[in-house]
Amino acid sequence: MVASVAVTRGMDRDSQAANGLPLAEHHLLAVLGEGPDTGIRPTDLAAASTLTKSGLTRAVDRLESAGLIERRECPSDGRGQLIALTAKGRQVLRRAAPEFFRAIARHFADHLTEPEIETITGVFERIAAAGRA
Amino acid sequence: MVASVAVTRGMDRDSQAANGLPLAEHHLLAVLGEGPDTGIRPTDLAAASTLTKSGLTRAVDRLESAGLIERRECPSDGRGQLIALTAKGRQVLRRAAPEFFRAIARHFADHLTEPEIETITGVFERIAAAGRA
DNA sequence: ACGAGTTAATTGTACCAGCAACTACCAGCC
DNA sequence: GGCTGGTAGTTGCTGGTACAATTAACTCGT
Repeated sequence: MVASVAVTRGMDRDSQAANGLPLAEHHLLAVLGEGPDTGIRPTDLAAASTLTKSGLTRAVDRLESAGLIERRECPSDGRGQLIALTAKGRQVLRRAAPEFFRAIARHFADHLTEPEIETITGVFERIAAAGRA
Repeated sequence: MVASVAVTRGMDRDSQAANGLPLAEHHLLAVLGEGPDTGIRPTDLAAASTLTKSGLTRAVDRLESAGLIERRECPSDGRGQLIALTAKGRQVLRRAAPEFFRAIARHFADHLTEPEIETITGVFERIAAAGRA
């Protein structure tokens, strides 16, 4: 718990310093950047992030006001929507990426050996998957 | 990030269900339980927990109102104080401990093999120490 | 084709956390 | 001894998050 908070807080500071975005919101952009260009459903985005659905709604509100993402209608489900990066959002993400990876290194990866990283990656994926179930 | 949030949220739910205390507050009791009976300085307690100094002040307020801990004057520093468990706090902690360990197993340890646990314990300790520096 | 039950997303509310500013106290130096 | 710089803990304030209840739309059985 202490370690995870230390990493999260350090990353959050760096993220804010780099592009003014809290870590959670930067992470949303990153997830969107890896997804299809058509966008991602809010529920899926919440599951891939650290937010609940309600938290996601507010975060999307903020990012939309900032012009970094947009809500599109979902063609296959009238209730739903698709969240997608705008051109500006894509640009912000690309610009911030190098510093973001450096921050990961500084706060986390640099403390680990190569085999430790492999072990931990597997463990974290298993736990995240279990949390989703 | 996703994995750590999953574990933390799961543990928090279980902690609240078990003794009505949020995970962060239960954790404070646990840290106090492992420390000397004379108590721990707030600054040290904050460093050993997931809270900042200001967050710790409020958490201590709540736990003190609940009668689980008490603030004592610090003999060696007139500004400072010593936070210590009350008898009631010790009792609550002892009663909740078994379920707390089961929760750790359920949400975290059961997903890992024995060597993975050893690796991760070392890594987390290193990172927590780096965060303290 | 219609209704019951389910799921997607939002909103009202309450709470918790952090930052920055503040007060009180300590320590070291002249 | 008194002054200067630093440390311990608290408080005003703001913002973010979750929970629970709500609205709208989908799905399946008949």
